Amino acid sequence: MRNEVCQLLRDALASLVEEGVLPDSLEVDVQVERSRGPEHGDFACNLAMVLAKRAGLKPRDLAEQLCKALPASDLLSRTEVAGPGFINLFLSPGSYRSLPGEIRSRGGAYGTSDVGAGEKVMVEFVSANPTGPLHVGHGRGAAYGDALARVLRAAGYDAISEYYINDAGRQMDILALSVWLRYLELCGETVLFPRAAYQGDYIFDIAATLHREDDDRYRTEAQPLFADVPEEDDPLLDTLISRAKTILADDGFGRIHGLARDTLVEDIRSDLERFGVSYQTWFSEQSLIDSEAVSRAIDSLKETEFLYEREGAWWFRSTEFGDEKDRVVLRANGNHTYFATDIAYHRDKIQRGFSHVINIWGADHHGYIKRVKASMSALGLNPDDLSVLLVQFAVLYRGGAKVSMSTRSGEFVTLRELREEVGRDAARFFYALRKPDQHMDFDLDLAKSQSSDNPVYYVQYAHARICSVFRQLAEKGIDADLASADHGLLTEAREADLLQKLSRYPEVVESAARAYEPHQVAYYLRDLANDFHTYYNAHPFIAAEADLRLARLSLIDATRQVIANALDLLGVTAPERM
RNA sequence: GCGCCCGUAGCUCAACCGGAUAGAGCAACGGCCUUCUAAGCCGUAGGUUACAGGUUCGAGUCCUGUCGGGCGCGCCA
Repeated sequence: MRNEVCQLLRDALASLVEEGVLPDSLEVDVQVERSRGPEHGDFACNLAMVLAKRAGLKPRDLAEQLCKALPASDLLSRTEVAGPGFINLFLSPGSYRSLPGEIRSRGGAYGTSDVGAGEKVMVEFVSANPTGPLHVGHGRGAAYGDALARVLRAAGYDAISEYYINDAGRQMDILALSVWLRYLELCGETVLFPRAAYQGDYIFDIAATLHREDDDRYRTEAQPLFADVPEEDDPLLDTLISRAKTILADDGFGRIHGLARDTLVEDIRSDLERFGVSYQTWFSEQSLIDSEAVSRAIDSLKETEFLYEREGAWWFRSTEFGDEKDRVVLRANGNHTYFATDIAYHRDKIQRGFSHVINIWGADHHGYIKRVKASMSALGLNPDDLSVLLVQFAVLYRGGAKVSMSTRSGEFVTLRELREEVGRDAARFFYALRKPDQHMDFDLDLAKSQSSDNPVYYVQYAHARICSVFRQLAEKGIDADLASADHGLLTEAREADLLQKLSRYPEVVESAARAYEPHQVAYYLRDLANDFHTYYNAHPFIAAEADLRLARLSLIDATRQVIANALDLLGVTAPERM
């Protein structure tokens, strides 16, 4: 609807140019927005104010001319110039007459568009180390990333979701070591389990699996293993890891490493699945090393002037691109850094043909944005093809008190616990209700309250109520051929409000996609549900006279469809009864 | 110290690439169920958009500074 109005104004603009009123070199983005209140019409346009100076005309005069130049259309009933030079446009009364029918015929596709023109984009999110269960911090990134990917698809982008598995490096070695030590305990060895190793119960589970499947194959005597080990956490772990690799050889260590990795990745995958989040691709960091993509990327950088050797290490000259300092890519000990795989990873993403790549990172990673973009520039890629969107931390509140969390102490609320405590729909809707760059307070008591206080039920209830009306209808044996409804009978103010709201839905999806802001959909849903509940309380559907009943049923059926479509974009279910 | 994000009603948050009178929910107060689900509806009250300047027809939104909060500043991942 907005696009059609916008086109009328573009036509008006063009004809003024033709008449010589305006110069023809004007580059201008015609903006039409929904008016705030009905006194300002249905749409408002600020074009005259934007162009006034360049046109050498007073804004109001230019607005008058634009109005006169509007092509004839039965879409508009009238226009007016208001305030400093706004053009207010009033739709003709019947302009929404065909809307419920259109929504019904398009069904789940209503609201989708092709503004994305099939552009290939990737949304990468969560990407937590597979060293333990996901916690609520990951939940926010998961809810945001998944909703964003869905919104982008709805807006016509070819968007895929990807999880980057950080399955290389020291943390994974520590994980494998932790499993092996627990396994040795199961074999009957007396183990001095390091406090800096992974303490979680899931380590026991993996160790038990290993013992069940492979018996004592990886058993060794604990005594020599722990002989003369350092006391400090990090040297202790490194010593044990190195001894483990020697004792177990590549095969054995690789078996344990792989088992731990696969178990945890599968755990994360099913956890996210139950959160309504699924990925097209799971991309392994280790695969970048195995395929030599990492060494190739480093070689490419060596061919530029942006890589240099100092003190035995290879540094990337990221200061050339505005970073605070240069960054190590290859360490003196020959190992590459996490940054090195990141360079290869982002190059790989672009090489896979994505015209735009979106990373959703926790806010604590913001310091890495510059260096990753710098590496893209150095490799001849366009850093603007990458958007890094930061998700701020959520602070949990329970019983009015902050829930303290720290990964180090293992004291954190897992995503699974959150889902079990508040439910998937409530958790996802709560996350969706906040824009990501905003600090967030997550009130667990509110999220799990089965009451009117809880916004997710408010919206779902609207959907269930409509379904209930149609169940009543069937029970009463009333036939309702919605396709033959005459929507001209919908003359009540609340019906006009509802129709207008339904017509806005495609604009909301488009706007949410452009701005990477799925929360716009959540706020829209609340507005739409409010309009419906108000309507429900004010006017009877079934009890109305037959023709009017048909029109009203058609309207609420369309409402039901739009609620379902919008909830789906947020990964929230639309229940038929509550 | 330097860098990034943020500061809007008592609380939690919106405000469409700068637009007209800054909006919701919760909490508070007052109404609405013999009728399609009261997990609902209607109304009242609540603001110097942290503060001070600047840019312009117009600033919560852009720029500068101050104050306050979060995060980051490893040859960690």
